[in-house]
Amino acid sequence: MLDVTKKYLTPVDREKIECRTCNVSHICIPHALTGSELENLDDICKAKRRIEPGDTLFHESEKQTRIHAVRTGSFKTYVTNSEGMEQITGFYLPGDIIGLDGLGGGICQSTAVAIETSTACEIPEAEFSRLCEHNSELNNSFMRILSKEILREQQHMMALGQMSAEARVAGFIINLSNRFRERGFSATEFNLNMSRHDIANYLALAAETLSRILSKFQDDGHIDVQRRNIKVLDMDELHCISNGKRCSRKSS
Amino acid sequence: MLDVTKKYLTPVDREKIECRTCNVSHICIPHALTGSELENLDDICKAKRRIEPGDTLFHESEKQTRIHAVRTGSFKTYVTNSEGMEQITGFYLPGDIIGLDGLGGGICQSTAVAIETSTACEIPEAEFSRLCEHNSELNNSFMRILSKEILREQQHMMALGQMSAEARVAGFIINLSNRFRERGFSATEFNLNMSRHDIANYLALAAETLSRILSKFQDDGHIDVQRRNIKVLDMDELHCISNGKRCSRKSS
DNA sequence: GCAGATTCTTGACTTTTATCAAATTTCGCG
DNA sequence: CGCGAAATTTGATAAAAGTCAAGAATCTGC
Repeated sequence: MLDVTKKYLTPVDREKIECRTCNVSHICIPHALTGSELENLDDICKAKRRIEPGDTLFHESEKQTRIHAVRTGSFKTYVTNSEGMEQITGFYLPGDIIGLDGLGGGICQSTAVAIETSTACEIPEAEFSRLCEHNSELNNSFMRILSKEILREQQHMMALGQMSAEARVAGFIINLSNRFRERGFSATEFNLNMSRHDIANYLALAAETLSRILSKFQDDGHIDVQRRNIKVLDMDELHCISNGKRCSRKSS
Repeated sequence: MLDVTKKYLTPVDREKIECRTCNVSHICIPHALTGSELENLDDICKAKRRIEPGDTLFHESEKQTRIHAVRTGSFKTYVTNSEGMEQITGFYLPGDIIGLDGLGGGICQSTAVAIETSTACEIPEAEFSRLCEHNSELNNSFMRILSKEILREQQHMMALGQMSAEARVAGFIINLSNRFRERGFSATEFNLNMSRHDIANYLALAAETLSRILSKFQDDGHIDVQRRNIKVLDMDELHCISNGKRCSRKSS
């Protein structure tokens, strides 16, 4: 068992969480790497920090010199406007990369906060860049990660701009389900580790509206949600709702 | 004068639009380059196409092997969902880079359409990558472009998720104003080359709502809008509205 | 320069979702 | 285990923005 009182993991702990033995490496940066290249990445992957719920991994306006990869747990990122309003821009699971808005010497405009006790790998951007120069496969793979992040945000704009509240919630559940499956977890039963308030903010809904919609989905038999545990009972129906249709009209 | 009947520019036309002599190069990829490096970029910058209003620069689901830079004119990009609904994800002015969601061998999920008669520079990604390997300054600068695109999308999520219709419209005008200024044009009088429908879609509003808000801004004396020409009369007030305040309460 | 098509604006009304308020459940911690 | 705080749910009402419909302005091609 890891000692949860230590802020930084000891070498012994560190041993356990090398990319080589990481069970989300197929999703993360190293998925294009083999053998010695993987060791090179492990070498520059410096502090692998433990972060408690509510603590920030990095904060807005910090100059970012590192790329962060979620190792365990989960994070949310948000941006704030001049009025202090927050918009959550994403939830990040193991294997996801955070902080891509501060690359190339820019100032990161977003803040990343741990949702649960989590660990993150920190990769210095400069050293990573050098590694990329000598490995076009790695470079390509990183470009893919970047472009996927842009794509993800575009899809979310579509959700916020064109989809109804119900469709957004259904889409959110489907998205999480898919991401848990990719990571080897159940696609039909999982935990919404984030608060209702955070989910609502991410989906640009009032928390009350989200709550009502989850209750409705439960009443209609599409899901079974107990606090933060959710069971998907009818994935097809969720897809229909997410697409703006109402396939089997169980309720008015 | 350019011959507008030709789809592809002739070598003579091409001469005129090298990065070296391009008046938006300070915003675009070459801003980190000098002398011979600029020539290298010009060498790989292949087809510099002329595109008529409504024509696509690239289409969703195409495998992207090129990076596109707006040279003249303007473009919109949009994504579609399974129901065929469209969400415009951005408007791109000269010097802006389009198609970053298809990097690293991915399939581009967005479509780019010319808003007016435009020209675009096409840079093969593979060759550009090689150039980056030998020029970390260029690589860094490209990373900055990518991270700025992610940032831009995050800001737009904030707008869609947290800001009122009026605040979004005010923010949109301010954003365009800033971008025109960066390009050496007037920040207070410019053309909204895109249709009201497109602006409304981008801002996730009904076209009628946008129209009403523009009329209100005009009645309140913040702007003077005649069809697609807009004059900003009170930029401070627009900033206030965009920030969700109402500084000088000219109307109810 | 005019007819038809398109785009934009305005008005009346509706719908969706937010807000406010209160009740209920759950959680953290002694 | 039980108390207080926090999170969530539910209900009633309000506000913001959407929809439908019609009219005005502008563009396009002949």
